Amino acid sequence: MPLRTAPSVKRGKIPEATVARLPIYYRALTQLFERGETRVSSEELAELTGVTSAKLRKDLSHLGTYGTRGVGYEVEYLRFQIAREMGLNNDWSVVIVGLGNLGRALARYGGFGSRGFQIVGLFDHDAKLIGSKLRTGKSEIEIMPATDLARAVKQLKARLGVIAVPAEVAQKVCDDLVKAGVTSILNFAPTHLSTPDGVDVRRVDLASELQILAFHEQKKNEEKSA
Amino acid sequence: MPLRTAPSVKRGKIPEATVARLPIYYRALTQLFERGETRVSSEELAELTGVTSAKLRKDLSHLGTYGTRGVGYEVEYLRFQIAREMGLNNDWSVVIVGLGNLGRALARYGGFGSRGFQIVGLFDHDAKLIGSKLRTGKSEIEIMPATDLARAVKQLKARLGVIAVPAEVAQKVCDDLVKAGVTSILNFAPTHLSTPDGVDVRRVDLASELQILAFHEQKKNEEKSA
DNA sequence: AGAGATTTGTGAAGAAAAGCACAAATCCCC
DNA sequence: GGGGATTTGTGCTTTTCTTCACAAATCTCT
Ligand SMILES: NC(=O)c1ccc[n+]([C@@H]2O[C@H](COP(=O)([O-])OP(=O)(O)OC[C@H]3O[C@@H](n4cnc5c(N)ncnc54)[C@H](O)[C@@H]3O)[C@@H](O)[C@H]2O)c1
Ligand SMILES: NC(=O)c1ccc[n+]([C@@H]2O[C@H](COP(=O)([O-])OP(=O)(O)OC[C@H]3O[C@@H](n4cnc5c(N)ncnc54)[C@H](O)[C@@H]3O)[C@@H](O)[C@H]2O)c1
Repeated sequence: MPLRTAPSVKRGKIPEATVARLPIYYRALTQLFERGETRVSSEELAELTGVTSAKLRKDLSHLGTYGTRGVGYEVEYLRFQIAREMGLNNDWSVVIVGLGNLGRALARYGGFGSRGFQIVGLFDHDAKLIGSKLRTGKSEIEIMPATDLARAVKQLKARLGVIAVPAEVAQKVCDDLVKAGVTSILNFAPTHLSTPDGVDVRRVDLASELQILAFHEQKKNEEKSA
Repeated sequence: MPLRTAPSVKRGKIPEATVARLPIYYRALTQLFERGETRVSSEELAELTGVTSAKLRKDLSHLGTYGTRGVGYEVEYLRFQIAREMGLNNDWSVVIVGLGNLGRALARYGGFGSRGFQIVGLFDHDAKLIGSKLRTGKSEIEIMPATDLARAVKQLKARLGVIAVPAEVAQKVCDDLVKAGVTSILNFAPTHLSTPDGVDVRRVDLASELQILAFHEQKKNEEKSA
């Protein structure tokens, strides 16, 4: 086995489309690793993740040259490089606002903690929920009143926030989170949030997803009857 | 008020990026309509939905010419046109497989029924859940055993399926859904599903979303310390 | 050590999406 | 009915993303 020469780490900006796919590659690599695989080709990894092998190689080429021609990629090594690039080796503190149907499902979900996301704060408006405890990953957390949000989030130093409140109050909650120092927000409310520069928002819009599927479904029908 | 001349309905393919935004415009228009607004300009609607006005106008131009120069768009009329284009006037039957944390939150969510998506079937593997009832929108539905999936879905004639089971069994569930006639799938399991041609899959990957935010968050830090 | 088989990394071409800017259509008011 | 103000619809440009296709690097086998 030859000594691995230090690979060149690219320092250009990574295209947004690539960033969105890195978590998917990361997950597939994790599976391969757990299955004991040590090597994988771009063709195999592409098959597993549902992209083309050319796209996969180009995506990876933005991080650096971590493969070996004629051979493929070392699973563990590539996985580590993606994790480093994405900041998954850091621990991220996350707060969730709104513990209704969806917020509770998110809080209880074990998959976040195991990926470096620690849920450190839960906030709701409803007096019936405040004070009750939820098991999130390893620890139990008490639901705090939304009125405490600004103070508590600042103290917890969380910079990631999840909004799972009704659409009507989402902008208000968003403003409070931003005021408390949150700079990245995952928004489940079906509404656009405006934020100052430097604050990222990603929306997950479940009803829209169904509507997009329905649109294509309708097109399939039109074709058939045409 | 002049008679509205029949607007030309465009019959070209609508770009995918546009399709993904139509539900967002639709929702904003619904809000405006409920608020009693009758007209809206591309500038205002763009502001509400977080896009630029030029993009919005180009998106709408793919459906037809439904605006009036110098005036704007009629809220109700434009809303109806988008609904028609997206097939939101039809009723869509949806089944959900996996009623854990997430599946239950989805099943209980009222926002789907009100948008033309009827949840008509719930399936799980767990004997403790089978037979129990869940209130979904107007009606109560009994959770059925996953072994019945093929038969029941065929009978229900559902063509939209939601997968909310652990990743390890997602492909199996997907295959069963496809066999039963489902041609559009919303997948919450963090794994790629392979399906035959003609079957659409959209993935909603919550952990990936957090990871993407974390990536940008890390970049912000690097900038600051640079 | 060389020939043949793989498989990466990447320029270049092509396609899709976004952004710009302005003519054309409409309204309002005098 | 005409002039000024408004706002759409769209051709054109730029940017971003995807796909193609092949030289370069590595491995295996003899
Ligand atoms: N449940 C789903 O499957 C689903 C699907 C798509 C979208 N959504 C969206 O996600 C959001 C949450 O959905 P849900 O089903 O959990 O709703 P929900 O009504 O069950 O829960 C909302 C929670 O937010 C809390 N809340 C209200 N105002 C608040 C405030 N000002 N500060 C803090 N907390 C406040 C409420 O007390 C409640 O606990 C909604 O915007 C909904 O449209 C949910
Ligand atoms: N809960 C979340 O917030 C969250 C977040 C991100 C991703 N996810 C993903 O969504 C999926 C569901 O998450 P969850 O938290 O609801 O998990 P969960 O374990 O609470 O629920 C899974 C359900 O699927 C059922 N199931 C298992 N095998 C089945 C089969 N073969 N047929 C039918 N039903 C079967 C189980 O009985 C269980 O009720 C998982 O893939 C998870 O990774 C969940």
